[in-house]
Amino acid sequence: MIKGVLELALLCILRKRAHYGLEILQRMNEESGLEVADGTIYPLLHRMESAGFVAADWRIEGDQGRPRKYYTLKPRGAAELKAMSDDWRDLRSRMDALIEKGTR
Amino acid sequence: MIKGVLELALLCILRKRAHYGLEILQRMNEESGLEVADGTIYPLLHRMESAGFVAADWRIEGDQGRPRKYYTLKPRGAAELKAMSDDWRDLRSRMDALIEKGTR
DNA sequence: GCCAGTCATCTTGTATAGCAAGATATCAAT
DNA sequence: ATTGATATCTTGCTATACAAGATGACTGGC
Repeated sequence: MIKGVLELALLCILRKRAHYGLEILQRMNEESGLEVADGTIYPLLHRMESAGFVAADWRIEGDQGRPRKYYTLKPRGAAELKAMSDDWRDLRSRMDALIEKGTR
Repeated sequence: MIKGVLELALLCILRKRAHYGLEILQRMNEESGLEVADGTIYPLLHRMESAGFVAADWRIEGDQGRPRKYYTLKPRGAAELKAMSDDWRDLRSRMDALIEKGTR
């Protein structure tokens, strides 16, 4: 609980372009405020790869001579992104109702 | 991650009046759509009690001759509710931004 | 060239949460 | 008396998040 927020954030980040591990970590911490550790992100990436949601390939990008492992969104990942977005919206409206409204 | 949604839902439910375990379970499933099992709710209640957020007392309420364990919100629980509500709103806006907006 | 520092990834161990399943107990109804 | 519904609790399993440490590769200063 709530299982899936990290996964959802990852899929969102990969939607526009490929990212490598530490880059994903930085964006999660800066944008989503999730305060993820690298000991969390790499196992997550491996799980998402095993599940067939993302694909990984080593690249040497731009000015960097150092190879980095880039992750891209696969079709199954895009479908999962849609499903998880819907789940998120559902949870969001329900939790908002619980928080904002006076409950029984 | 995201730890705290169940806790938040519980504190919200207890805000207006005392509830007993199964009642909390039913309201979570109906209203929050969280699909919680009773093997989840009782340990949760015990944790929240140990943490000093809620108090428990056995009561025979209304028409029922069967005693039920009622949980009430303690001051520390109310403070926690406020803190978790703020956290929730923060996470919500950040995740919405990630989902809705085109990200880098 | 060598060394230190940084970047980047991976692994191990620990703690905890959620859940299914089963145990227990009480009351109501037949 | 037996069944079924209500209500709580416990055990065992699995998965996840994290801290911490290990590893390797490149860069920059000397």
